[in-house]
Formats: sequence, C-alpha cells, structure tokens
Amino acid sequence: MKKITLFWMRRDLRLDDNTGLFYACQNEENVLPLFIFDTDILEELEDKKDGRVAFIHHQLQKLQEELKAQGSSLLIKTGKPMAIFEQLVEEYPITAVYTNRDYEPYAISRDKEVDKFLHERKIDFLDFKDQIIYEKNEILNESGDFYKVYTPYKNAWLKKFKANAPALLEPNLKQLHQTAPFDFPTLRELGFIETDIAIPPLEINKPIIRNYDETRDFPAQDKTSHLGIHLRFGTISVRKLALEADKLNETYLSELIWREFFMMILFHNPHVVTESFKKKYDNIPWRNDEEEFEKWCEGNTGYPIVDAGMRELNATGHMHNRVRMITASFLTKHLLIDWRWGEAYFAKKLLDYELASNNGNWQWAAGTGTDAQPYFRIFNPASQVKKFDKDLNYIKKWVKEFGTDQYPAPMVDHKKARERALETYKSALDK
DNA sequence: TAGAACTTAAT
DNA sequence: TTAAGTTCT
Repeated sequence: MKKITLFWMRRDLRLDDNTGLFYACQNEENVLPLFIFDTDILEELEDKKDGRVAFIHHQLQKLQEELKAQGSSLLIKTGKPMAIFEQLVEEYPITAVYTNRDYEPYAISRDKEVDKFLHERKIDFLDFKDQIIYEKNEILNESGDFYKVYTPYKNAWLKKFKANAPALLEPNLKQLHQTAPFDFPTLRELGFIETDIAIPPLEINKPIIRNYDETRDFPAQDKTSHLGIHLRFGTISVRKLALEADKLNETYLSELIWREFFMMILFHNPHVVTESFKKKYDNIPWRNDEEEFEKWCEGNTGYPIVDAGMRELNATGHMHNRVRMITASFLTKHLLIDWRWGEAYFAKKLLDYELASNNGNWQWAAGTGTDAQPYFRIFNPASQVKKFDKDLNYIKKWVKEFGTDQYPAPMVDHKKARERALETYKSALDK
C-alpha cells in the first residue's frame, strides 16, 4: 500500500483557501482528508437535537461530494481522537499528519497528546495557522506583551494587515489520495437527530457588509451577516472575508478583529474559561437565583427587549448582536447572576457559539474581562428599546403577547436593580 | 514618564 | 456631567 498523508480537518471544513491542506498537497502525495467525530465533545451535548452537529454533518456531506469529484474521499471516524489515531496507524502506512491549529485549551492539550503519540512512531505532525489572521504573539505591544485593550490591538492589527494583506492558498487537489468513497455515518448513527433550525447561507452579502455600521444596531432589520457559524467551523475562509470587509466596511472588519482579540486573550489566559480575567471580580457575591435564571432563559422577565432576544435565541439558535449585549447586561447586572451561567446558556443554544468570543463578550458585559465595560455602566432596557427598536417591531415579532394581560410584569424594578448592582459591585471591588 | 485613551452609556 | 483605574505610547 502506498504511503499516506492524513489531513485532519476540525474547524476548517472547506477545500478552498485551506492552509493545512495547501501545504499537505504541496509537500506530500496521497493526501487523505480525515474528520473525527470527537465523542469527548459530542457526549457533552445534552440535547441530541443540536443544530451545530447537524451543520457539521451536512457540511461533511458536501465535502464528500467535492472530494468524490476529485476521485478521493473523506475518511470519517467516531471516537476519542487518541484512540482513533492508535487505530489509524495500524490501518494505514502514514508518513505525516497535517492539520490547522486550534487555540482552545482542550484542543491544545488534545493536539499535544496526538503529536507526542505520532512523534514516537516517527510520523510528522504539522500544524498551520488558518483559523485566524494573526495568532499567538503576532500582535504585541511595545513592551513585547499581549494587548489587554482592544483599540490599540486593533490599530496594530490593521497596520500589519494593510502593510501586508494575507495571501489566499488554493490547495492542489490532484495530490489527494485516490480511493472509492468511505462509509458515511448518518446523524442518527452518531446519536443525534435532525433539527428544523435554519442554517444561514454561506454567502458574503455585500450590501449587508457595506452598510454594516449604519444598520447593525437595529434588530428588527436583522442586517447582520449571520456568518458566525461559518467562521466557527471554517466553512468560510476568514482571510477571504477580511479582504472583502476591508474593501466594504471598516466596522465589519473591526468585528473580525474582535474575534481575533478574544482568541488571543484566551490563548494567553486560559484561566478565563473558568475565572474572571480580573481576579478581583471573582469576589462579587452573585445572587444566582435559579427561578430568576429560568425566567431569563425562557424570555419571561417582563422586559420585552430581553424577552424578545431570549425567545429569538430559543427558537432559532441565533440572537441579534445588539440584543446579546442587552440580555447579558440584564442577567449580570439586574439579576446579579454569574456571567458563567449566561455564558453556558448561550454556549448551549447559539449555532455560532465560539468559546473565545462567547467568553470574552460575556466578561465584557459583566465588567470582569479585559477592556470590559465599566461596571457602573448598566444598560437601561427601556432606553435601549427607544434607541434601537423604536417601533417595537423586533419585540412584537418575538413576544406575541406583548401589550396584553398575558405578558408578565417586570420581574425587577430597573432603578432598584441598578442601585443593587452598583452597590454589590462597589463593595466587592473595594475589598 | 506623563499624558491620553479607553466598543457599541446612563442620568 | 459622570465614573476609575489600567493600559499604552
């Protein structure tokens, strides 16, 4: 049997402008694409009707078609990655494994283990930067340290980007291993069921991006790109998107930079997954009332903009960005519920869930993170409605009983809740 | 090192 | 106006 190089796909489910695949095809022959349904991750998902698993499954089928057209196939395995590699080295004469880097703590330790295992068997493990434009220590301040404030980070990022825009790398698919298609597991075989949740189309909608800075704040218009899930699983190349955004709208580009900022923060500070970035903020005595939390989750707080957002999330797996900030502020400030509870709920529900951004933005809302919103800035749900949903169209769309007897009274009084939050934060931080 | 700056605000 | 301490150059 001919020697084989594996290309292990994870968060880069595309063939175009794929760095790891490009180098595999450039340096090696018989490149066989591999995807592992990681049971360590899948078992954590309580709801077996998960839009993200369905999305991955669907995207892999598309990849399989594209590979079939090249006379190749995607190899799909299900299990713990280490066990799969133990099996694969027996099954195939593997000379190298190529992959694209992932910066989450779990992924880093998983890859380290796989690397060690392969190295012991004299198999190369080569990983590449693909998920983001600038990684690790590529953007540092003048002291040589990572940035803790977004704006100077953004300026440094843009300077680098404008001086030397990233090149696109189209893999030479002629180097793919020629084989009959491998078996493809059904979603059901993986222990999941189809969902009726709509997957946003994979398209760069130019008018939406061009006008992003003017329209992004009005949830009723729904003028955000909905590309989060494609960035999450790499069905779109962030380089292609950033180059396009650079031509169309700086505000949209700066959202992509926020994504990189939080990935960088997570990479340098893995403790943020479980703790506040700023240690002091772990002194806040969260009230953590479970009944109140449930009302927030279900969208029954009596604050219509909060309820509309939570109901949109529950129904679609998506929530408009402006409303994500309002609901997060409400949970942490008005209800004094630990930001980690809200973060976990979003993680469960959002199709575009991504650890670094979700964590970074929740810590921003709670005031516990790098460059966070100051704690005394508490969103006023009523003023937010006046500014961003003046005609109540977003509210009416998601809260059908709004304005009737069926709609609950506000679960807390804004003024009192605000004062309680200020008091609680202040005394916790003074300690 | 001193001075400027700090996502999307609220009162 | 306010609020506050940290980050950055």
